[in-house]
Amino acid sequence: MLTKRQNNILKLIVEEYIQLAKPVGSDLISKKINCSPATARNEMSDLEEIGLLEKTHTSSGRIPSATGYNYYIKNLMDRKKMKKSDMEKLEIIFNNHQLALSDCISKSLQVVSDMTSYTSVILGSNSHDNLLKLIEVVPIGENAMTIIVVTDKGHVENKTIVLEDVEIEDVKKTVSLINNLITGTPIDEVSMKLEYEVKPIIGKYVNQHEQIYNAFYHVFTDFTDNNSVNVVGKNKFLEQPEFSSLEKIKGIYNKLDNKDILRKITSKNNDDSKDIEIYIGEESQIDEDMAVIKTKYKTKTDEGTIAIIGPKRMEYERVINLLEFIKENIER
Amino acid sequence: MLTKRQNNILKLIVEEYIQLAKPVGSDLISKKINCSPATARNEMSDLEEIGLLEKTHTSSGRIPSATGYNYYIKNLMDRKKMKKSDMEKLEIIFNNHQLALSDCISKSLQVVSDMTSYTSVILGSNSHDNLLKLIEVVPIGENAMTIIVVTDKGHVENKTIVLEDVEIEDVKKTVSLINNLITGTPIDEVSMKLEYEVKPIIGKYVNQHEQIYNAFYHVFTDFTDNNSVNVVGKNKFLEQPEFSSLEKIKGIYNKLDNKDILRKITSKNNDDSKDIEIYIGEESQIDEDMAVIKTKYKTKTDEGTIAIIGPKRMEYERVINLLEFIKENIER
DNA sequence: ATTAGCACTCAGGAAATTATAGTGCTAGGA
DNA sequence: TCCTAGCACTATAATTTCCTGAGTGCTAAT
Repeated sequence: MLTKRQNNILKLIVEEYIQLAKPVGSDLISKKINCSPATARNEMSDLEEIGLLEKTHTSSGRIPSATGYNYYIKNLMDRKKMKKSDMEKLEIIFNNHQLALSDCISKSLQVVSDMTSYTSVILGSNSHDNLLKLIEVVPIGENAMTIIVVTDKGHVENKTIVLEDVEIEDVKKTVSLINNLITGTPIDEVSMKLEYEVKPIIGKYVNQHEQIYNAFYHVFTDFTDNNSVNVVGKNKFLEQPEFSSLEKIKGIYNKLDNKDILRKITSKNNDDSKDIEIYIGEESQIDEDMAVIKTKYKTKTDEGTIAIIGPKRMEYERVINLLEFIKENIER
Repeated sequence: MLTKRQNNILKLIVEEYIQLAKPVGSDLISKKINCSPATARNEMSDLEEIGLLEKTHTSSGRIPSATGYNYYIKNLMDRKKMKKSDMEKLEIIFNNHQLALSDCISKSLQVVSDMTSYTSVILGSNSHDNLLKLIEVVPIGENAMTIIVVTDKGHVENKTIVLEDVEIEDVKKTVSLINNLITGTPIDEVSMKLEYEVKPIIGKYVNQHEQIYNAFYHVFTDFTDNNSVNVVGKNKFLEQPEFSSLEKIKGIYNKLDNKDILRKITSKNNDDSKDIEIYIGEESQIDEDMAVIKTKYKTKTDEGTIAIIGPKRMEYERVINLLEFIKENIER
């Protein structure tokens, strides 16, 4: 249990460091809190021992450790109202009723990225939660046709394929069979059902069923591992002073560019009970100097995750406010 | 007109520099060409005067200038056959007949990016070349519906909208009116036609036509400025030694991340007569140290541009071979 | 418990040093 | 006239040295 003064000092250090990105020394503390530098040093040294603070080198000031940030967020951060300007910018988007939901989400996170200089990620609902609603085929030119797949959440995937020597009528027959037989199946199970429930039947009714079946099969396998990941402001982090080494930059870009990794990072849900989840440092799975704040949203028609990725030294209060605000507005 | 020896020296310098990224000095040349270092120096100094070579500082070796690269490509580069390994890797993709064309393209450029460490860009056909083929509406849940737009090239765009207090029947009527009235219109003209040819008519037949009209109008305006730009291997350039300054990196990322800029860069077609176009240095419009090699492809059903973006010091021969190979294979 | 005082540490920047990989130019030789 | 040996010169890049400033930890006194 920390003393009142220790709490004050920790809070001070976190907030100071978030703003200026420079280790905080005893002098500054002695001025802000009413005490001598020596006392401040003693307290800091204690806080370091508990693991809430760190030094960058033996004679440097202190910076918060990952645990320090977590403690701060849980116990010290005051949840003021949102900045007016933040709120106003987002409200413009949400008040525009002509925007589709997905546009609202991406536009609002675009705005957040611009305001904060952090990166945003939008992760669509995963393929298990999407049920096949409808497929459709549109002939394009000679032997080509576009296959369109729609899920109950309104996600659409399409693929143009070329089938030589196949009657379009046969394809249409296949489509209507699929629509009749397996509508409502979770997308990630469709290829299985296709094999066991559809293949035997089209074998009877459709000519060239081998070719046609294969084409559809491929469309669905592609769709499965393709749930949408949308990254906004991918290079915002370059603005932050802590990312000046080329090695670090490479590492981070590689993670942010890899949809699989990003999906893993944002989708893993350790604690379903919480609205907002925060992963700091190593826990972010990106870089020891980064942090991830994320939340799930759920509407009548869709669900997904939105996340903000920034330096460990993030404006937590602000970002949390922003995310909560967006979540609320989406869900309405 | 350059002498034989000058040509040899220029070629040597370009190829050496492409490989090692280090200015080439007279010693190396004197060894490879049969002459003394002093002669090499004289020749280099002449080549510099013509503008084919440059120095990085007063006492450095020489590097090719943008004009130097251009001269090299036009006159000196020998067009050997493709590297076997390059060809084999691509053939695996093109021989897989189950892949849709668009997948072939993106997969093959993915492979190229991986092999060469350059960035690839795929630019879809522009909205003027796409004609409206079909629109379709799929109801999703309560008041939501997904509108799907298909073009004659097989491009599909979709948007989920929410319309309160609107009968789905009215929406369907609107859809079939649009399909009857303006199918075949270039996508970038659809919103106009929508206004002048469709709006007056749905006004008569459809309830709540204001709302419905607005929704469709927005779908199409979004679609218009949305012709697909696909970037592969965006951070490959970090591998190159010439991009180690943070400022440069930021600048390049900003361009590569901005679809509008990228579209401008890759779509501008100075010279329609040529198959392959090359823009080096400033001309690349990205960075003075970068170059762009691009080509258009055209199939029965679709067309677009593929481009490779890399350092000025690119393996031109290899990349040209790769692009030509891909282009040919796409067009078949 | 707090604090003044002091010795100590380390990062970071400036200046000095050296090594090295090149150049340009001159003058002599084929 | 073309080539080349030789030499003085130059700029970078790497290494070292030195210095400063911002900070610490510890001890002893309040």
